[in-house]
Amino acid sequence: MTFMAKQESKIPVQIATIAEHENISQKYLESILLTLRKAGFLGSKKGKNGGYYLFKNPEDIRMTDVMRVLEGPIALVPCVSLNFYEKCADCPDENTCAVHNLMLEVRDNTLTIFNNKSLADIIS
Amino acid sequence: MTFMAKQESKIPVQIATIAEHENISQKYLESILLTLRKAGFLGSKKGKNGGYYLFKNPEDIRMTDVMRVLEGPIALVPCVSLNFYEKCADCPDENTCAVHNLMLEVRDNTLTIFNNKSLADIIS
DNA sequence: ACTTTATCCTATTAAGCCGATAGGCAAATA
DNA sequence: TATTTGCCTATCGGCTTAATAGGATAAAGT
Repeated sequence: MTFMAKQESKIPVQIATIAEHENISQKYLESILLTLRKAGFLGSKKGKNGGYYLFKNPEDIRMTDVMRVLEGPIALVPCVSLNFYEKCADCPDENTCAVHNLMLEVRDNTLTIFNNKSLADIIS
Repeated sequence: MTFMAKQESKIPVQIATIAEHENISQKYLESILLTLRKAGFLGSKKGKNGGYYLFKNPEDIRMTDVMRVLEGPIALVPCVSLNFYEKCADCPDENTCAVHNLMLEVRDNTLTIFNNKSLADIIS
């Protein structure tokens, strides 16, 4: 995504081009780009001169959203995750769990950082 | 560790006791306690009336250190980890990597939180 | 000394996750 | 209609880690 954000124009960039510049296997990159497209970050064009392009401006893409799609939960443990919440198997009460609040604090802090960074921010 | 920190006296607590209170398999708990002892957090006593006890006062146990031992790296990616550093396979230069700095910021922030919390803090 | 109680230790299993790959399909362009 | 390029599903292999098993070792009490 940083590669596409650095492009001047919005014409599609081919998988092969990105793969070469970023030192990634073309096939693996393909699966990543597919994920990003299904998540709504990228548009694609098939056939000759096809490729991928950013849907929104880099300034409007929050790193929080990118992280969730590519890296999964931002929380360190599922029981404090907003989007991937899972109750701890044998925890009787989250409110009295000593670790829970600590993890909440870390999550909120990380979230603040990611929310305040756009794709445009990190490539500059 | 929170269980032991809550004890009034420093007499050893048996694995079976903790396992029961915390809803963990005794055998699995055993392996965790062993890890904590080898890491220098816990002392142990064998034989009748044996068990585990905290080496230091809960106020003197930083969560950073506990986390590293139990959860591994605090950094979200190895290339910004202080204690478990690993260079990204195909990254030509960390200084120009857009993600690197962002991850550094998150790591420092998380680290600050963990450094400022002791075991005593989180059980209160 | 012996028995009981408890930790110590190594090895192993089982499951889930994820990077990575393979191979064919579908659509757009010229 | 041939070529180019993304679309899609399935799968493999390695790694990690929760969890278990079984016996060795040491301390305490009698």
